[in-house]
Order: sequence, then structure tokens, then C-alpha cells
Amino acid sequence: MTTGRRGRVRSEEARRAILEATATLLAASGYEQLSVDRIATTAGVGKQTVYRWWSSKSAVIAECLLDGYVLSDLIVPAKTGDARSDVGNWLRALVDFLDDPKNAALFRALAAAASENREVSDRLYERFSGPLHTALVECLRAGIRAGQVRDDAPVPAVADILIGAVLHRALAHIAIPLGTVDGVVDALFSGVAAAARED
Amino acid sequence: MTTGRRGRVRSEEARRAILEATATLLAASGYEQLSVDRIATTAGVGKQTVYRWWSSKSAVIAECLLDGYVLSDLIVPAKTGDARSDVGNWLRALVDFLDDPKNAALFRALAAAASENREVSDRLYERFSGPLHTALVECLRAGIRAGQVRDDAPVPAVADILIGAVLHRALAHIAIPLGTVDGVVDALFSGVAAAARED
Amino acid sequence: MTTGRRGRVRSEEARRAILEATATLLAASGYEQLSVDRIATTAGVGKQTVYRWWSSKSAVIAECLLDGYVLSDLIVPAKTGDARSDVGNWLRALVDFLDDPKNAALFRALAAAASENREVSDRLYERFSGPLHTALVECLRAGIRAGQVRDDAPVPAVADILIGAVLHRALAHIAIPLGTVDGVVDALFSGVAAAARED
Amino acid sequence: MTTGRRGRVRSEEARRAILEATATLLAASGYEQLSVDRIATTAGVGKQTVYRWWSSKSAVIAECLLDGYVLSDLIVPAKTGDARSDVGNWLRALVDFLDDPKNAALFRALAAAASENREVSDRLYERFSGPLHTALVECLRAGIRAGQVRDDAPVPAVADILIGAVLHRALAHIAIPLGTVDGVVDALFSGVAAAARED
DNA sequence: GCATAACCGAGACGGTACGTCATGTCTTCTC
DNA sequence: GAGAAGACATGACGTACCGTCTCGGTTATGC
Repeated sequence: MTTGRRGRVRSEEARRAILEATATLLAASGYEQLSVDRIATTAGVGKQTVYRWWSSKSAVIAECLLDGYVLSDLIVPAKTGDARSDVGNWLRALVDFLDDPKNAALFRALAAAASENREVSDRLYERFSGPLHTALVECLRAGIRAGQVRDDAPVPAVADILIGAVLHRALAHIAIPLGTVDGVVDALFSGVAAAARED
Repeated sequence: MTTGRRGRVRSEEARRAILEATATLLAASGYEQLSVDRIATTAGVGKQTVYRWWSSKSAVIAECLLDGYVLSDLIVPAKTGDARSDVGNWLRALVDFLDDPKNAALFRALAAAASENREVSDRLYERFSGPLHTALVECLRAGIRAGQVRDDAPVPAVADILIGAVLHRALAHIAIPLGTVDGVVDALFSGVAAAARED
Repeated sequence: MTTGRRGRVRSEEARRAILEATATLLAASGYEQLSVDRIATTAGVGKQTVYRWWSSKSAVIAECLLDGYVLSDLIVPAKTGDARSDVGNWLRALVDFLDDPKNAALFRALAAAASENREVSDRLYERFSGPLHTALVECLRAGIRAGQVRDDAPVPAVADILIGAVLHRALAHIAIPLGTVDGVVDALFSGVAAAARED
Repeated sequence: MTTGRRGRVRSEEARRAILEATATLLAASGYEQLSVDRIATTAGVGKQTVYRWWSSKSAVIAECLLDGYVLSDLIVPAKTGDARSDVGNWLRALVDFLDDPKNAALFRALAAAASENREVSDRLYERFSGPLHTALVECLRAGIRAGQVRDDAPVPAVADILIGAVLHRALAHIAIPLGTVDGVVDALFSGVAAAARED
């Protein structure tokens, strides 16, 4: 009884070094400055070892995302039951995170990679937008159960726009004033329509 | 009396050819495939003529944006007075626009360029997000005047998130279901909070 | 009764396959195209099995020579007693052999290998020039005994230049006209000096 | 009035640097150690500048030969009228030259290059064997005119074997004893046939 | 009869060089 | 003096081999 596979086994050490080097270089210098040559040199690895396992620098980035070498500590909303403040607090934390130029730069680098390469974009969604979306939906549904959010609210759409609001600003190199965060939460919870029905 | 400048004057024809070639290539093959060599060849122009007037390919893209060689027909909300349907119609038009893979690809290429280069990002904001933001703010203010939007609504934040909601999806290669558009409009106008005030 | 060595014994099959593959590839594509990777693949053998027994591709070639995997059927002069025609016939046979482009290519490949590597050159001499030299010397000495060759002739030098004449042409990609062969034999036997002594 | 060609003109300095670097590296380390990368680095030149003008390292070597960057001071026979001593002296000078290991190594490197590449072999013949052959033929013909060489001597064949005799030894890493040189001259001039005519 | 040892094929490893392509600069000729 | 052409140094691209090392598996010996 054998495995059928022969030859030297893949070096986990090399794999880790490549992903770490990629994450470091991406955060430090952005997507365009990233090159397979530099990844290999930084990782102390032969260039062929990168190409043996990944088809391009984008593919390495995709695996970095998948394995949490970047964006590892995802910021998700707490679930205290108070949906409005949970969402507000989460939004503020995310804005804080992106206020750090390092994080903003990494984020833009990932956006550039995602723009060029479908796989990165899928992985980015899988690891970032997706979980965030799920967490926000849960948070809002908890709010519905608590009677804090109306039960016919278009929950997925709301989650979508909460994420998009932050991303837009990050990609456009625009610092987000905290007032905006409160405005977003206010608009979403209270609505902007005049209180016509009260009559 | 002269201008004091001697020699051959800058060729407007060359400038136009360069910007047109850039816009064409960017839409056709994305940012990473774009090269100064290719721009010059496509434009029938010497490479030095590009470098004489622009510092990099990003700078050419920035000027393409500024001069409307890309994203020329900006989609802005109509102003019929019915803010809710104006915003809804605009959002639907924008989603339609980005549904065309060509437009989505161009958009992602611009996002990639903006991620790498501050000037492109500024120009992109100036020509796209900015005017859109202004138009949306005006549209919402008209809604306030018409008594359709509550007068303390956080108008700029609302405009922001409307734009961000669309961008997020476009960059993430996610087709936007039309139901989402309606949900976004619903959430923003009616709010998601339970009708606690009625008590 | 044993050797005292333990472990699996060297595979004669692998050795043969390696030498055969080397001879084939060398004749087919020349020295520079030859690679250990290709030898191993062609032989159906692990690369390490080549390196375990030979230090380089040159060493494999050297053993090919030693074991007759290339240049196996050495062309030597017959010894009929008529030294002049024996030498002429041998030279013609050698020229015929090198007229075949396959043989000429193999010969040049060996020369290239010998240029780079002392061991190959030694082996090449041992298996080719050496025996040829010996055979020619014997042939000429027989001619002396038969009174056909003057007894103070510089026999080794003559053997040398007979071999060199052919090699020079082979390495220089020059087809050898048969007239040249006769000229060589004529010059060596009759000399080129004017018959001054006869006066 | 102009040539009609536009664009920067080819840098003669770069060309010279490349050929010099090639000649230096070839003499110092042999053909197999020679690489386009190293040529470019040594010459202080971009790799593309090598590939723009030459198709391979062999082609650079061929041009080195053509332009006299290697084997520049060709050793040719003097023409004092005494053909026998002219040829003897030339042969001794050539043997001296190849006695220097540097020269022998360069020679073998050229032979290796010629083995791999037809163009190099042609150029090598053109610059080395060819002129030598011509000079020897002239030298022998002068001998004929001076009544020192028989007028029906197969002059080209003799020239051929004189060159081949030296080359064979050089390529085979065999030091040439000076006695051999005298033997060669003796054999060629006096012939090896027994003096049957005297009867 | 079971451990030990040296072999086998396979194939991943850190590297060097390949030949191509793009960058941004510089030079030459033309308009 | 601007523009088209195109050579320049630089450096990344992805591929092919280099020579080494590490696997699982296969014979042999010798305890």
C-alpha cells in the first residue's frame, strides 16, 4: 500500500517564506512594484520555486489572502443586540484601520491586484467582503429580532452599501471624516424620507 | 511683439492621438497591459513625445480622465423633483452601464491606476465621484425642498454611500442584481429602524 | 565469499541506458545541446543516478568513448605490405566516413567536448588518435621492412600529420576532395623537394 | 543632404566594448563559461544591446575573429626564398605560440565554438586556416621557382597537412615536441619513399 | 528473517543564464 | 525646437538546466 507519489515533497518552509515575502512587499511597495524576482529574492528562494506552484504574482497574492497572510484580523461587527451601535462601532473601527496609511496602501494594492485578476478579486471577496457581509447581515437580523430594525428591511442591500461606503473612500485616497460615519448610520437607520406618514 | 517662445509649437494632433490611443488601449486590455511603447506606436508618435509632456503612463491616464477621453458621458441623476425615483433611476442607469463588460473592465483599469497613482485617483474623483456626489447632493436637496426628504438628512453621507455601493460591486467583479438597487433606495429613504416613534 | 560491501548493487541496465542515451543525443544534437537532464530523461533514469557515477556530462562522454558507445568501429589501415596503397586506402576510408554529415557532426561534438575537458581529450586520444597513430606507424615500418619506405623516415611525425590533415578539415566543416588525399600521400612518399641530388 | 535614416546611430563604443569583453572572457575562461550576461556586464552594456546586433554568443565570437579581436597577429611564413627553412621556421613559431597555455586554451575555445556553430567555423577558416594556407602555398610556389621544390608537388595538399598537423596536437592537449616539427618538414620535403629512382 | 545499507525513479530545492520585453533617457535626422 | 525614429542601460519576464537533496521503494548483505 503506497501513496503513489514519489520524489521530494514540497517544502512548507519555502511556501511560507514566499507568502510572507509577498505580503510584506505588497504592503510596503504596492502591487506594481511587486515582482516575482523580488518575491523570490526576499523569500530566499529560487524563482522557479515560485513559478512551480503559482502561475503569476496575482496567484501568490490570492493565496496570501486565502491563508490570511494579509488582512488576517478581519474587523467584524460585535453583536451586543443593539444593532445600530454595533454597526456604528464597526464602521468606526474600520475607518480607524484604514486611517493608518500602511493599511490604506495595502488595501489599495489589493484593489489593484483584484482589478487585474479575477482570482484575486474572488479571494478578496471570499476573505473580506463576504465575511463582512455575512456578519453585517447577522447583526441586522439580530436587530430585527430585537425589534430595533424593521422586519422588512432590505438587509443584504444595506450590508452591501455599508461596505461600499468605506471602500470607495479608501480607494480614492480620501480620509473619511468621522461625521460621515454617523451620517451613514443615521441615514440607514432613520431613512431620509420626510416623515409624511405620521400624519 | 512675440511670446518669447521659439521653435516648433506643440503638436495638438500628437497630443490628441496619444490620449485617444491611451483610452482605447486602457479599455481594451486593462492597466497592466498598457505600456508607453504601445501608446506611442498606436498613436503613431515617438516615445519621447509622450515623455516630453507626461511623466508616466499614469499621468497620461490622468489627463485622459481630465479631458474626457474616458468616462466622458457621465451618468448623473435627472432632477424631476421626485428625489426617490430620480435616485433610483440614476442608480439603475449606472448599474446598466457597468453591466457591459467593456465598461466594467475600463472601470477596473481606472481603479487599478488610481490605486497606484495619487494623481489618477485625484483626477478620477474630480471627474467621476465628485460630479456624481454634487449631482446627488443637489438631487437630495431638491427632495428636501419638495418635502420629500427630511430636512436634517445627512445628505453628503448619503451621496457617498450611493456611489460606494456601486463601486464596490464593480471592482469585485460582482454583477449587481437590480433588486439590490431597489433595496438600497428603500433602505436609504425609509430607513431600517423599526417604527418606534409611532408610540 | 563476498566483497564486504552491503546494499543494492549498481544497476548495469541504468549504466548502459545512460551511455546509450548520451551517445545518441551527442550524435543527434551536439555537445552544447547535451544536458544531464536530457540524458537522464532519455535514459529513463533519475538525475541523481547520473551524478552518482559521473561528475559531469563530459565524464559520461569520456566513458562513452572508453566503452565504445561512440566511434566504436575504428578505421585502421590494412597491412597488405604495400604501405603506400595501405595508407592511401585508409585515408580514403576515413574521408568517406567523415563525409557522412552524421559522423562529421559527432566528430565535431567530440572535439568540442575535448576542448572543454581534459579527460575527454585524453580518452579521445586513447581511443582514436592513439590507435590510429600506432597502426600507421606499424604500417610505415612494414613499408620500411619491405624496402618501400626509406629507413630513416620520421615515422611518428608522418603518422601525426596524416591524422591531423583529416581532423583539420572535419573540424572546419570542409568537405575533403579526394584529390587532396592523393596529394597528401604523394607529398609524403615522394617528397616535395626538387630532385637536386640526381645531378 | 542626408542618409535618410533617422534615430540614434549605433554606438561604436558599445560595439568595441562587447567584442573586447568577449575576446577577454573567451581567452580567460573558455567557450562554455562564456555567457551573454557576462559579456554584457563586463562590457558595461545592456544585454539587449548584444542581442540587438548579434543572434548568439557564437555570432559575437565570429565577429571577434573577423575584426581581429582574437588571433590578431597571424603567424605567417617568411619568404626568404629558402622554402624549406621558411616552412620550418614558421612551423616552429606556430608551435611556440601554441606552447603558451593561454594561447592553446583560446585556440581550443575557438575550436569548440567552431564545432557548435557553422558561422564561427567559417570565420575561423577565413581568418586563420585560409590566410595560412595561402601564405604556405605562396611560400612553396616560391620554392618551386627557386628550383627548391619539385614543380609537380601537390602544393595545396601540403599546405593543408602542415596546418592540420599543428591543429591536431593543439586540440588534443598534446604538447608538440620540436623534433616532430623537423620530422614533418623532413617528411614533406624529402619524402618517405625509399630512393628507388637511384637505380 | 529481519535490520542495515546502497541503490533506484522521481522530483523539489536554490541558483545561473537564457532570450524577450518595457522602462525612461539620449542622440540623430527631419520638419 | 518639436517630432519620429530608434539605440542605449537597466531590469523583470517566464523557461531550461545546473548540481544537491529528499522522498518512497527496491535489492542485496550479514547478523
